[in-house]
Amino acid sequence: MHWSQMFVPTLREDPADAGAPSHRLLLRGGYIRQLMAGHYSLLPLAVRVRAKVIEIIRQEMNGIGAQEVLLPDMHPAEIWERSGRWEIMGEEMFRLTDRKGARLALAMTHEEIFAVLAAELNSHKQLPQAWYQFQTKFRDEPRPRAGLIRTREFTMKDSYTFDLDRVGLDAAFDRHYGAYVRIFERLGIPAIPVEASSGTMGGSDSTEFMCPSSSGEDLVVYCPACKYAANIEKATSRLADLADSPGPDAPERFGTPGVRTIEDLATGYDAAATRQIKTLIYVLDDQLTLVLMRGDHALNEQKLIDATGAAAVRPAQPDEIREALGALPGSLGAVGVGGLPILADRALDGRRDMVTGANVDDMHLRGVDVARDIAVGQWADLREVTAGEACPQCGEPLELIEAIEVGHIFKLGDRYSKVFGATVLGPDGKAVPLIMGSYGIGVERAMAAIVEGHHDERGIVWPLAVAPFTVVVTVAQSEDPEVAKAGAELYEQLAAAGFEVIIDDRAERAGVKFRDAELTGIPYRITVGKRGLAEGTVELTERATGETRKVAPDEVGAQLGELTGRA
RNA sequence: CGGGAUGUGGCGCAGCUUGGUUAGCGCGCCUGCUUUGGGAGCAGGAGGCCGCGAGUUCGAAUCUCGCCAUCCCGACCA
Repeated sequence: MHWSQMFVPTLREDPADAGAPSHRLLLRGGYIRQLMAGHYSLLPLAVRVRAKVIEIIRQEMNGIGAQEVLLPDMHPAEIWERSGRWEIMGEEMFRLTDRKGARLALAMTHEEIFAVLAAELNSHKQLPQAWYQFQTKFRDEPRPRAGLIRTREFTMKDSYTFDLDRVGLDAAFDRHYGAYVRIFERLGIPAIPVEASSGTMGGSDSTEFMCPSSSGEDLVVYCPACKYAANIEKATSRLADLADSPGPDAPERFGTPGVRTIEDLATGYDAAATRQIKTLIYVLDDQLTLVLMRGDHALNEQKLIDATGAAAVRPAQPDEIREALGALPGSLGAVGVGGLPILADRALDGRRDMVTGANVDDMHLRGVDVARDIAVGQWADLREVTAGEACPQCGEPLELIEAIEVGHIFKLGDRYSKVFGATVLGPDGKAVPLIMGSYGIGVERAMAAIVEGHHDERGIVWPLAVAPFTVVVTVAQSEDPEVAKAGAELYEQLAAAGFEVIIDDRAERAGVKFRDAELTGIPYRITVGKRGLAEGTVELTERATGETRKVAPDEVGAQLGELTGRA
């Protein structure tokens, strides 16, 4: 490839709208251009990187016996209605109508469509099956951000496994887990597997692969001591035991004029936050619900969703609250409340002599015994872990790490196979629904995650495995016929030896070419110039270290081969 | 959806407060000459619905209203 003929529109200045390093560098390096929010064009260099990422994933998928397929991106509404997700997916799903008036959806994931296909499986003898594809997903994200990190249109490698039973699913899940570890290792992404919430996917168990990065949108709770790792939507911690006094025989009401916050109550009325019950009012699928937390604890909404199975969750409006409880936030409580569901965080279990709102403005109750005074309908872990709390496994202090979710694997069970009649006859002749798993990697997001972890002040530093080219031959003086000839010969020689090589033959000054080689992140640069040729050498520079060595032109292939681990 | 910010040649920006030449600067682009190993110099040149639509005015990039788009924070989000 000749740089002079390749479309690599590098930018001299940082684009104003790009914040995250990957966004900024992919724009500047001529890899991507934005069409609109959340939609990017991939330019020639990016397409080369993407192909490498895909090939690595493909090799590992094939390595665990998965078969590549390609399913449609436009789906009939009817299929999504059958699984119930036409409704559940809400505004995140792009919908359209064809000329006949038929309602269609753009694919945001493919569980339904794969399950429909899997209905053609007949016998347990055909199992296990593992199918995968690289296909575009469309999601009407409320807020796309940070270049390729969160887009509305992206390529996903998604795979789906079909097994006869749970044991088979566990094995398929483990195989994917292993493949994912190898994939991210090969991509140069330091992914941490973490326990995760399954969200609208359903299913019993899921693991996310998280790449630590300040550009990430997720928080991982991590224990440096024992390596416990969980998404904050799922993570727990060990709490110190608190000793409560028995308190009075019944709650006592007391006036708290002007008190609106936990802090007010703690400082003004000798009620430590750990001894307060915080009463949050949520609307879960149109059902007003009381959610009780310890005063110093924060609710994690995803945990609330997971605990209740609710599809739509929002905090109640003040007028809804007043109508239901007769008071405004600041004086709410669950004592004596009937007729509304009451959910309580486990940290409140067994607590006595607590303080909470009286459901009368400016009044609170003390001496509340949770078991005695509150009709808790469901106990759940709802608390959001904070940094420094004790690890649930080993008790050491936990850390919070910002991370990009680069992969997510789910044990789905039979939710979709039942709906779509994906059953096989077992050895006993009885029909059983297939047990499914689903597994996803965001391809362009993975590219962004790689850049997040592999760049410096001069630009991208691609790991060799995904670099658009292995080596660039930089002709320092293109206008000098001898130098140009030497460069061209070296280029031909390297290409013939099988290296992915590009020659920078542009009529630019050397400095421009050096800058662009560094910005675009090509791992090796061969500089061919008058200076070196006079003494019979060219220079071989490593992008990552900046280290340069002088090499005889006909030694370059061998040296590169050594550096890149090929003959 | 709430809060904040920004829309002016391909990129980065100034001009707007106080309306009034032909809308300006840097980079990039084209031509020529010179230069040539870390983003060259000089000369000449091309390129603009000043986000869109109304309004105010003799006159709007500039003032008013509405809309749209993009970015950031939050909400939200496999």
